[in-house]
Amino acid sequence: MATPATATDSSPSASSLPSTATGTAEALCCPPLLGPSLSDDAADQLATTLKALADPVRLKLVNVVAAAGETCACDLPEILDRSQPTVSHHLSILVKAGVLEREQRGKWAWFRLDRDRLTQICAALGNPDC
Amino acid sequence: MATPATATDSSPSASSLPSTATGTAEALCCPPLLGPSLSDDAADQLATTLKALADPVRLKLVNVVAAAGETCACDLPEILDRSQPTVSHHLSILVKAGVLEREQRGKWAWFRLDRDRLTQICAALGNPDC
DNA sequence: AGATCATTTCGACGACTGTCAATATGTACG
DNA sequence: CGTACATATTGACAGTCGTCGAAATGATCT
Repeated sequence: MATPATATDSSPSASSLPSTATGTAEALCCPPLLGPSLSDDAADQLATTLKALADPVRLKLVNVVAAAGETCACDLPEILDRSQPTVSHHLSILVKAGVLEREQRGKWAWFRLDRDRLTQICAALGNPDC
Repeated sequence: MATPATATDSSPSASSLPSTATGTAEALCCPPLLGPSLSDDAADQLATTLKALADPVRLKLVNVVAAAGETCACDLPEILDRSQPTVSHHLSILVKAGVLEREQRGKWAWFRLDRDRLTQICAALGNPDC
């Protein structure tokens, strides 16, 4: 490892900044979060994706849709106890993030989970189970 | 807020809500997101945790700390191009979320990644790799 | 075309978030 | 104890977010 050196001396930075990147590292699995250097753009993108999930209503949305396999939007306001426009708003965020897929059937809109996308996000988090 | 889903008509709900348990379902692995029913509390908690990660500055923070093994707070304002109070604020959010661990060494504060916590979050996302 | 119903978009509002300068707290050393 | 420096907290401000009612759009059936 770098040099923790319990000793408290002069500037500790010396050993912390660059190193480790390559050397040590017990073979990180995936690319992003735990990878070497996350670019500003990559960070923005990952943050945007995570923001799409980081809301209780949207998490329940994903959960309900996943549990049912597919769900008609018409049932969601009651299930989530939110107004219909609010539900529509959350749905559009999840679709934009690629987590849900929308399909029009007659006058109803149905939603399915994109499991691959969830897997991607998992991997981006540096999935330690690879 | 009338009461939808009751039907005098050919409401599509009929087949959507309960299902999955029904047939296919290739044995979901982990508990939370893709599990049966996410409680309101569970959703709030997961959302809180994800919110902690859903910010570009904090993602870079995690990335930098992970890459270095451990990092002195004193280096971070420069690396992240943010003021010292701002960095301190983000650090405290990550520590509160359990993603980073703080250790005082002399006058410096050092931060390490809690990889187990990240793994937990991954699993909560319904990690399809289990 | 007109009627009806599902969904989206618009407008507004309160709550929360990221940011920094200024100040406070804490830690070590003389 | 007092000084010096690292980090945390406070206060303020602009921007974003979640929410809903109202209105617009889209779809189907007569």
